Amino acid sequence: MQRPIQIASDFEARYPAASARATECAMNLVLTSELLVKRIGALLQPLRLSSASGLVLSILADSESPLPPNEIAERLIVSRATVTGLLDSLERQNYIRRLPHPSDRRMILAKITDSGRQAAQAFRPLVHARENEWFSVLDEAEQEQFLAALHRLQESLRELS
Amino acid sequence: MQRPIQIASDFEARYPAASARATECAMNLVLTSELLVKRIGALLQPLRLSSASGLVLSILADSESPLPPNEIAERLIVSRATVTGLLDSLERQNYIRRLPHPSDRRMILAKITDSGRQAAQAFRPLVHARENEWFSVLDEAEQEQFLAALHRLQESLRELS
DNA sequence: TACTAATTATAAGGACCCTAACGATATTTG
DNA sequence: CAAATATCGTTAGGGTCCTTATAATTAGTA
Repeated sequence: MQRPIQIASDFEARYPAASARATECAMNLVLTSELLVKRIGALLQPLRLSSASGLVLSILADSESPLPPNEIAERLIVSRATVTGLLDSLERQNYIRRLPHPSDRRMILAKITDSGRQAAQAFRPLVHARENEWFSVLDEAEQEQFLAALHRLQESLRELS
Repeated sequence: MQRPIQIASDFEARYPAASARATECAMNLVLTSELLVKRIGALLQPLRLSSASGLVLSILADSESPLPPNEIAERLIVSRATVTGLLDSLERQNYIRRLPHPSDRRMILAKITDSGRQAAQAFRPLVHARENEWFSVLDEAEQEQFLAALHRLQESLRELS
């Protein structure tokens, strides 16, 4: 099928400022994430939702009030233009509606519909149960360490180049 | 800017088969990977390469012989159709050429050009040095643990649903 | 008040990635 | 040997995501 990514043995000789271990971490991090996203996408496929629009729907389902695209973009770390497209597809499926913002006429608010809430209630228990299964190969302490490592990497990656 | 992802406190009450920690791991894994991919993409931008086509070029630069799209798709875990598109754009930039396979006329071989090898030599030291910097927030032992966790997750994610 | 700057959502165009299907070629099977 | 099956790269169509540009509205300032 596919083995974990390995780095060539002469790697550090060729790239003196590099670390084979760091590069191996980077490639396997991305690889693992892609596997996970594909798995979640497969769970959402019966509902005609992508992993991105499923996440938007989850965010709206968890929010007590409708949210502006602005804020959704910030949470997903994608551009506002991307959120426009995601809301378009969710609106086409009647999972959300766009409402005018009461005080700022530049803005709209995305509000989940009953049908959207129903869809979220259909897939979220499945998805979260699977996540639990997948990560159960790590015990609690290992999960905490893994999470701590991810947090530190995020900080490191957010520092100005 | 953006904080690490947190899970609502009533999460496990709402989803009995779920684990807040596992879901938090999953979301932060994907988030961290996306940050990393964007960082690498920014490094490749001056060369008009995306992170995906940069990876294809690296694979071809490391291979002693030209490779069939088939095999590139397997290493990248993307479809063959995707590789066709990546090779198209690399060929447009004269970074690779398509050669007929000597024995199997269904296949082609992607061969890196001198110009492609030059491009790879331009960006790889930069990219790998940065990877080293980013991951230096973890010490050697932590990197090994992180890598081991990723390997186990990959296995777990590859098991049939 | 008028001007400028900032922020909003959206549109347009491009890259990546998928599935499904197609034609060509190889391989296996009867 | 002939026919069915499998595999190759590619194409077509759709979704996601990006950057850049645009129109509308708001906020800040002289």
